[in-house]
Amino acid sequence: MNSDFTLAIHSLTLLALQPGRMTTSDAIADSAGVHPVRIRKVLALLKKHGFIKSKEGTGGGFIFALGLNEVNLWDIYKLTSEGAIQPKCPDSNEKCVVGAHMQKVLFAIFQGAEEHLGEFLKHYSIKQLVDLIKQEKENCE
Amino acid sequence: MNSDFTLAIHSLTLLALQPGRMTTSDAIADSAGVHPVRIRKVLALLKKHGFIKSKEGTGGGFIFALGLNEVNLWDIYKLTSEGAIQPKCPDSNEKCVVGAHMQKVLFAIFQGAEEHLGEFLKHYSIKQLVDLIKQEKENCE
DNA sequence: CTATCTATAATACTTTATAGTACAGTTAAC
DNA sequence: GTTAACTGTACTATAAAGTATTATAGATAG
Repeated sequence: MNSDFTLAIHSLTLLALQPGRMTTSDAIADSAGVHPVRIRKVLALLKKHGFIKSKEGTGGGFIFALGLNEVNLWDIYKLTSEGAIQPKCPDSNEKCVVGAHMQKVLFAIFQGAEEHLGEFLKHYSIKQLVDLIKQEKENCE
Repeated sequence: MNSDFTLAIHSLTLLALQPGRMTTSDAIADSAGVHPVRIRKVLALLKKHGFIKSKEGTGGGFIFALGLNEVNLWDIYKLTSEGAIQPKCPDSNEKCVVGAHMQKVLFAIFQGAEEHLGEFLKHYSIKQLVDLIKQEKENCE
């Protein structure tokens, strides 16, 4: 899966740890190890869907718009990566029974698979991620 | 997901429809719409893991080595695409709490997610794919 | 009115996926 | 035993996708 998902989760988790105050795209980019412009694209997407708010100008930045329990991994997956588990299908030979129908059959199966995946990802909220990160940190000390 | 999965499934389904006789890589490549060399790489993988057998020389080709119910989508996913649903993680900043631990946390979650996906994919055998293809064909007539 | 931010378009670069070429090895049939 | 039809695989070339970078415009606080 592409890294936009990771960057979105990373951003949200970071914002979750800075409640009530603005965090700049530069700070997030630095933490995530990518270019600020890249993270802003991801942040723009999160903003567009109401997960975060932003403010321009001095003292501006990004901040969580919802409760930490109101956002889960499935929400973000849908936003950044929907369809990502669909196996790529080269344009196959329409004259062949298999070639003509394989794409449609696999597509239907993997739509089901993605929904199934969704049920799993829904169990992880940003709140839980924050807890897991903290737990992981403790294990390292 | 990469198209090796699709090519492998495509190949197996085609072989399933040619029981008891050899099918050449050229025929499979033609049906799948890719270069014969490419399909041979996929077929080599399937052979290595005992799903198909091959024979060189005139009249040679590939043939199913197992029962059609003994192979399912999860088997092939593991072979061609294991880890594919793991979101890519850029090397993040180790000095930041989030950066330092996000990768490990997400990796663990998506390992669980992939197992969960496996439970779903296990329900589809090559036999069932053949049936679905036939059904799809009938719907088009 | 300047420094600090977001927003976004456009371009360059890097990595990955795929196609294609070339050639060696195997086998059946003539 | 030579030829045509195959598999097997290393290597190179091309296309596509992902990512970084530059440039520039607009907003806001002090």
